[in-house]
This record gives sequence, structure tokens and C-alpha cells, in this order.
Amino acid sequence: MKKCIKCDHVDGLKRAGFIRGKQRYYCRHCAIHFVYPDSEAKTKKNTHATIQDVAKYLGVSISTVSRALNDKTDINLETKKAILEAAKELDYHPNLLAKSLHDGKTNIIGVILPDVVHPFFARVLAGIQNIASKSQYNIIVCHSDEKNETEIKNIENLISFKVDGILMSHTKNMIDSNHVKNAIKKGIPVVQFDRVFDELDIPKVVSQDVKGSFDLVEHLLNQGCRKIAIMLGPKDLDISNQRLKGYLAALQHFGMEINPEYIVYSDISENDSKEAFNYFINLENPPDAIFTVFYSHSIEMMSIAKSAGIKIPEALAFVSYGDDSLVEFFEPSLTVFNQFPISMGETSMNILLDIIKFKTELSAKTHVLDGKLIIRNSSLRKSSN
Amino acid sequence: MKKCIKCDHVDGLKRAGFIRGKQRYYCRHCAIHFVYPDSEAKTKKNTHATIQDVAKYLGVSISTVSRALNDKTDINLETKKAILEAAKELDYHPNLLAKSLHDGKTNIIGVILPDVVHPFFARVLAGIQNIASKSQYNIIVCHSDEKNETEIKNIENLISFKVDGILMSHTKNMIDSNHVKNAIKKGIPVVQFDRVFDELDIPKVVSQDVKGSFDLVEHLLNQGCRKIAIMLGPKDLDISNQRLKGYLAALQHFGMEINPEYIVYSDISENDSKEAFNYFINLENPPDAIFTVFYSHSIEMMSIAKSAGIKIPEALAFVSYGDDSLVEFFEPSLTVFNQFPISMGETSMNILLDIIKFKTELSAKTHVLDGKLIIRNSSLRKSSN
DNA sequence: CTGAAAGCGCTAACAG
DNA sequence: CTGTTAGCGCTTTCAG
Repeated sequence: MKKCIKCDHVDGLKRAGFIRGKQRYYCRHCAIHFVYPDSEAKTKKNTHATIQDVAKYLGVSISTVSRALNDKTDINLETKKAILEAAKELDYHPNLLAKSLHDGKTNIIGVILPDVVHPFFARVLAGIQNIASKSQYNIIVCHSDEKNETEIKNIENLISFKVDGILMSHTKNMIDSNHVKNAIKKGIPVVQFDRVFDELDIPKVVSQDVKGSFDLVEHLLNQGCRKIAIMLGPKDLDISNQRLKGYLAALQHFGMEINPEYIVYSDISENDSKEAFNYFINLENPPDAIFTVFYSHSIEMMSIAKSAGIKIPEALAFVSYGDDSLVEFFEPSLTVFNQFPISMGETSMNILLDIIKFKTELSAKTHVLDGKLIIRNSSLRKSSN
Repeated sequence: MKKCIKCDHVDGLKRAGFIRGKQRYYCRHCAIHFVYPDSEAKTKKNTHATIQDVAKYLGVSISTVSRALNDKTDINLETKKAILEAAKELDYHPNLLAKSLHDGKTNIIGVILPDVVHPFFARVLAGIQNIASKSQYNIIVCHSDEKNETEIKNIENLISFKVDGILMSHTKNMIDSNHVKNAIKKGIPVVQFDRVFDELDIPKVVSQDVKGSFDLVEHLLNQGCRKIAIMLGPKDLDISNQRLKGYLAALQHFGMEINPEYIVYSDISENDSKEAFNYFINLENPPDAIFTVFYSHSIEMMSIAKSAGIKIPEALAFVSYGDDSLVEFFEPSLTVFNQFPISMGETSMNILLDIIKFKTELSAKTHVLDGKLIIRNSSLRKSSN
């Protein structure tokens, strides 16, 4: 309760406008006008001003300040104006931690990426950020760095941060999803993208992995290739199976035989492409086309092939999945199935926000994003198309 | 104060071990052993267990739980064990918001990047993450997307989050640093990297921009090039000046004349490289070497040059700054001055952590990271080197 | 229209 | 060794 600065009486006190932004009071007993003396608030350096500082500074209560700052209706316009000015004066910034603690939501989304450097994931992240910044959400980026233990720790961490939701793509050899179930049990909505766990009953956003492979293989067949080898990603990844499925489907659909020798997996390690290339080329019956799941593999293989004097695409064609705007500048330019990772990020984030906003039950729906076959010189043997 | 479950007496009560993980009590009045009935804690779904839940569950006080969880010494080992088990049982995760609110530090570092997709910044981010994950820090990534207003908002946002520090690289045309000063005034340590503001009195981490340009130009001169053009980044960027400085220094050092026509700036927009290339090539006295600050510009220009039948490097050599492992696979492979962005991220983060840890005054020291000239075919006219 | 007070989850100082 | 309590900054009843 406010007291008169002179007589300490608490009754005869009433507000009497503002003076230099500060609440002025009038005491009937003493018949004086006065303002409360400045608190130290304003001079405090190296520290964050709080709602309290603003309140003291003006001689009003913290709830009044809170109301002004949050644009509530039940507040005197003059008071509000003074508070807003004072807040600016003291360079007040709300403490989001306190706010979050109070209302049980943080406006933070946790994003777990296996590899920040990979252009694909970097683009997905950009897409996520696009939506986030529009919707006032913040992003905590966790880098699992393709390590299972790190991914598990990341989830624990995000749970501790009480994030409002999680967007994730798994490490290349994650085979267990208990850590994700943990988060879900706590009511944190999770959306998976690209590398997903089929067994989890949550939304998933993937690209047309079956169709992409199908289209690439179909294109190669159209170009006259008959011995098409494929270098997949890690065997544990669901996405590898999807892509293999498309490859097999296309071959079967066009009545081609399947040669198990032409199918290899990669663990995304240093010399993968070199080894795979040597393996392929030294087969008794070497392929006339190589389909790699990562475009960097194709690029590296093409480089080896060229220096070995192998004609591309005549003797050996190359196709891949692709995400980088520069792939068209390699020599020869690379045919890819483009997945539009930015829109994958945007879609995932939109779905997550929907769930948060409407408290939708997590529907396990899988969203398949359209991709596009982009034909370039690494596979173009006929001028027809 | 605990009461006997039967007689409500508060005196004759004492602990008597644990039973199925729960604190057991003995009441002298009633001569009975008992445990307090389960709170609802365990059955609560869709919610985060708190320290309170654990306390109730075991019938101990919250401070005891806190002590157990924080590995304090003054606690009975048996009690501690029971608490730890109960915490696991209830799937307790500490609430980092509450913790942060209490002790005034968040263990969050804010990172502001102008472009997440650019391989350079993606790598810097990876470097930052490397150190962060080792030091138990979390990263909030803000994407300014090359927009000044967004960068300013990002800072405000990070201030509100009470982050422990900020790592940032400015947008390409940021000319004012008041937003950064704001954060600094509040005692938030800020470290700038790559695109820095010289006027700010804080640590900066940059690559050898002067030396890089010098080395590239020197190399071109060694190769017999005499008319070296340069395509810089945005004019407002300090880094553009640094790189121009190196270019000019090399030319002067080797007694070459400087032709202002050979110096252009880029605003990193869609058709930049095409326009610049056409401009250069149509000069009365066109250059015999082009030095671009972004390797993507060189790649695109080389592509145009090749299709125009211009021989690289004989008629026109190319060099650039570079960050991507794939640049060696372009045809011809590109000579670059490599900046090692990952170590830039690591260094920046280490410096920031040092400041946080030792409350070092922000020394305005500029840390220049070593880069390395990597000579490839785009500029190699003589077999000598 | 404004103020007082409770509570979000946690830690630490202070008693016992 | 353990419990009580205050307080971090904020919002939100509930009273005036």
C-alpha cells in the first residue's frame, strides 16, 4: 500500500497525473503533490530491467505494468502510455523464461538434425526457419552428428527445455525409437522428416522416395541403359528401403532382370564412393548406369570415371537425388530427382504448428512431398528428351 | 510437517527405511510402520514430472530431492538412492526454464546467421555445435536471412531469452550496430565472426581476408596473368574492403597498375555473376583472370565462359574463396583460398565461452584464422607449380 | 481502473 | 542429514 511521502498516511492519497513520465500523487493530509523518488532501476547497468523496475520507477504496481505491456483493456490510457514510455526508457525486455515458466509453453521448437553441413538438411532448416520466424517461434537446433547417443541426449535436453514441439530426422543407423516415445509420452508433439521411423505413430514428412527412384530408373531405361547399379544409403534407414523399392519396382515394371550384384549400401564414410565405383567397374558384367542416392557420390564417381577415360553418359550414365543448385555446373551436369528440401522444412513446421495450435491428436499420417526429375547430361544419351 | 497417518501426531514420528522405494515411517504412539499413500504423480500422463512429484511420491521434502538430484554431499546415501530411483520411475526431467530463472543463466547461446543454406555458414554452425555439445550449451539459431530488420529482431529476441552469449555474422548490408550495442549494454557477451563491425569494441573472428586475396592475386601473377579483375561482395561489408585491400596490396607490391574497371561489387542477387561476367568480357581491354569472392560466382562464370568457347585457364583464369569439398570436382577444378569455416565456428564459440566462464572483459581483439591457398586447374597455366 | 497475492519449478540460505 | 522458506520474473485471479 502506498504511503504519503511526508505523513505516512495511507488514506488521503490519490493519483494526480504524471510528471516527467512518473506517477504523481496528492496527499489530502499534507496538501502536497509529490512523486516517489527514483529507484536505482535506471542507473543499474549490465543487468536486465524487469517489470518490477518499471513499476518502481513509476510508482505503480507490477500488475498494472504487466497489463500495459500486454495490451490489456482494463487500464487507463494515460497510465499505459507512461508505462510504455518508461519501459522504453529503461530498455525493458520481457523475460521469456519467466513467462514460459508461468504459462507452460515456451514458443520454442527443437530441431534435431543428423548433419547441419549437408546441403539437404541445411535447406530443410532454412525452410523451418521461414515458418518459425513468421509465427514467432524460436528454434533450438540440435546436431546429432549422426551419433545415436547424441540424438538420445538431444531429446532429453529438449524435454528439459519444455519445448513446445520437436522436428527431427534420425541418425543414419538409429534402430530404436524409445527416446522419441519418451518425448511423446510427455505430450510433446513430434514430427519426423526425411529419415523417419515407420513404427512411430506420429506425422511424417518424406519425399517421393519410391517414385523418385522409379522415375530415375525409368529415365535410364528410356536412355537405353540396361545394367543399372544402385548405391543406396545406410541399410538401417527406412529411406534406403523406400528408394530400393522404387528401383526394384521400375525394373520389374519394365520386365528387366534384377541383379543383386548391382545393389550396394553405403555408410556415408570417407571412401565410400571410390570403393563402390571400383567394385562396380570390376564386376564381370559391369553396369552401364550408376544411380547413387547422394549426389556427392555421383560427382566423385564421375570424376574417377572421367580420369579413367570412361565416356559419360555413353559408356556409363549417372543419376542421383539432388539438392544443390550447383549440380548443374558439374561436367557433365548431373541428372537428379530434386526433393525440394526447403519445402520439406516448411511443411514439417506447418504440420507441427497445427498440432500445437489445435491440439490435434497426433495423426500418424505420412505426407509425401512432390519431387521432380531434372534431366541433364550425365544420363542424356538420346537427344529426343 | 509430517503427521502420523493414523493418530495425526507429529512428534513420535521417525523414518524407518524405504519400502519399494518409498520412505517408510514409524509412529511411536500407534506403534505402526507405514508409508504415505501414492500421490497421483505417477499416473499423471501427458505432463512433466516435477521435483515436487518426486518429493510427494517418496514422502520427503523438495529440498531433499533437489539435493539428491544435484549430487550434493549432505544427504543420506540411502535417501539419495531412493530419490534417484523414484526420479527415473516417474521419468523426471529437470525444468531448465525454472533453473535458469533461478540462477540467472540459461546455458543457451544465440547464433545469428545471415544465410543457413550457404555452405560457409552451415559449416561455421557445425563448428559452433561441436564446441557447444562438449560444453553442455544449447544453441538457438536465428536466421536473419540477410534482412536488417530480422537481424535486429533476432537480437531483441535473444535478449528476451536471456541467452548467456551471442555469436553473430551480420547481414550483407547492415550499416548500423546499435542493436548489438544494446545487447552489450545489458551485459551479454557478443562475438562477431566473418562479417564484423570494426567499430564495435568486442572480439571478432575473421579469416585472413587480406592475405587470402593477396595470395590469390600473387598466384595469378605467377601464372602470367596481368589483367586481374575482381568481383567483391556487397560494398557495405567490412570483409569486402579487407579483400579488396589484399587485392590492391598484391598488385602494388608487384608493381602492377590498378585498373578501376576491373573492380566490381556484388549484392548477392540472382544474376550477379552473369552480369559481371558480361561486363568484364565486353570491356575494351578484358581481363585475363577473374577473382570472385564467392566460389559459386566463379563456377557460374566458368560455365558461361566454357560455352562461349573461352579457354580456361589459358585465356581466362579463375580463383575464389572456397568452402565446399565439391569444388575440386568442377571442370576445371577451382583454385581457392580455403577459410576452414568449421574452425571459425569452433574458435568463435571457444572465445565466447571463455568470456562467459572467466567474466573476462570483452577484449576487442580480432582473431585472424589461417587459411590456405589450394591451387587447382582453373588457374594453373604453368606446370611448374 | 489498480493493487495484493498466489503460483509456475527450482535452488540456496537458514533452521533444526 | 532434512525441512521450511524466500525469491527468480511474470501472469492472473480476486478484491477493492
